[in-house]
Amino acid sequence: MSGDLGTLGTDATPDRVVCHVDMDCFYAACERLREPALEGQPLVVGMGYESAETHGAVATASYEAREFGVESAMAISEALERLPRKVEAARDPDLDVERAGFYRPVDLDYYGEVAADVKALLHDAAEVVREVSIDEAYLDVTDRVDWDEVERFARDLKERIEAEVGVVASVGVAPTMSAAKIASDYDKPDGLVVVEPGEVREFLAPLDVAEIHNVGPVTARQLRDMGIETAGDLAAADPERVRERFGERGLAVRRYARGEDPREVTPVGEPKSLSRESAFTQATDDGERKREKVRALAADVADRAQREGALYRTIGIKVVTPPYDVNTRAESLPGPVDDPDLLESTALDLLEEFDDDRVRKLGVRVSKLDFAESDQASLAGFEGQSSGAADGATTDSATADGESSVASADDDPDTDERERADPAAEGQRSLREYE
DNA sequence: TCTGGGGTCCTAGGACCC
DNA sequence: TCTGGGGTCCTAGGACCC
Repeated sequence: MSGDLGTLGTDATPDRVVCHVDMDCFYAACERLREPALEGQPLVVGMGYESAETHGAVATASYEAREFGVESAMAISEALERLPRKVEAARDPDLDVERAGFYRPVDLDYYGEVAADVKALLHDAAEVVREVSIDEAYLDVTDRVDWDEVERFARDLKERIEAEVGVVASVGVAPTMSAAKIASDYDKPDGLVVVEPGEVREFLAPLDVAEIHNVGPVTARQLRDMGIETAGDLAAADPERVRERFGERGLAVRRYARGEDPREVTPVGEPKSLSRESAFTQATDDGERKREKVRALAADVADRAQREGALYRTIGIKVVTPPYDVNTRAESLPGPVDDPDLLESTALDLLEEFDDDRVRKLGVRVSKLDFAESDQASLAGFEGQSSGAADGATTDSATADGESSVASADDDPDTDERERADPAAEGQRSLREYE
């Protein structure tokens, strides 16, 4: 236990005061906000689910619904077996209305509005906020709050969220992000747990390894096979043994288990990829239906990229075949573009390989994004004569030399733009293959 | 009954260059 | 013609998270 209090662990990062704020059953809470009659009722919010249908998956189940065995990510069809819909139970004499619940389809636009109100409060409460997802954020309040005041601070924050927005959050406070996250989960719902610097390892030790961030079902099982069941076991495990089996990622997870986490709370940066995917109600081998879906997804992605000002250099598809085999294919372009037609045709080309396959789900994705502020709309400018497209409303010949603006890198040290400094000749040559 | 949809990061192997 | 080594980029897949 000698190194226990050390802020001088392997990573000599000084302790921070980190809050993890996690909304309880957020989608369900939002539904109750606009439909108060759902309060206290078993409520399931389904993704890929439409009213009165049975496909899709559970996005959020209220605690009342969980009592019936409904869990997150469960198929709606299975959820319905455990918890029938209220309307059907009322009609069916064999069913008990008291043992039935309400089902609602996900409405992310609305949840986003509610989340924005919460996020505004968080930004008001802390200098540094990392928004991890729609219902979750880390706050670094080191410069604002001391350890002896932090419980009061967190309680005030919870009360403000509930009073001003109407949803309930659980908050965890700890000297690191990974410990704060576990703390927020520790006493859900409506939880408030503070773990002070000297207590982290002791706090984590009895927890199941699966509760550590980045330990999923696969890693948890492999750890158990090695006789490592708790965070304490992992903390004490021989690092060499962990590295052999799990690599660097394993070592990072072991450090989390020891209460060590060098990550600093920083705002999220630009996205690395944008994607859209959609499942067929039933697997299909109909080529035209597959192509139609890919066209729609590609148009969606192109649209979003445009709105967000993202140029993309890699275009990919995802094809899920029964039973649940995930296949991905991707192709990189010579330079970053914003070109919906090229996105569509590339995605369709990649799809050809799966012409004969039954497909249950398709996706389209762009990556190697470039948020250069240029308003160049496509490579059409330096594609030169090869494009006869007449819709070049946003492109003019001046973009030919605007090519250098495409090369303006953001702060990503990995993107080497020197090759892009070459004249367009090379890009033209390779781009022809895509026509 | 056939697990949704959006992401991130890591790894491994091949192509290619020096 | 063979051998050795380093580095980068690309694609594909997998684990994980919410």
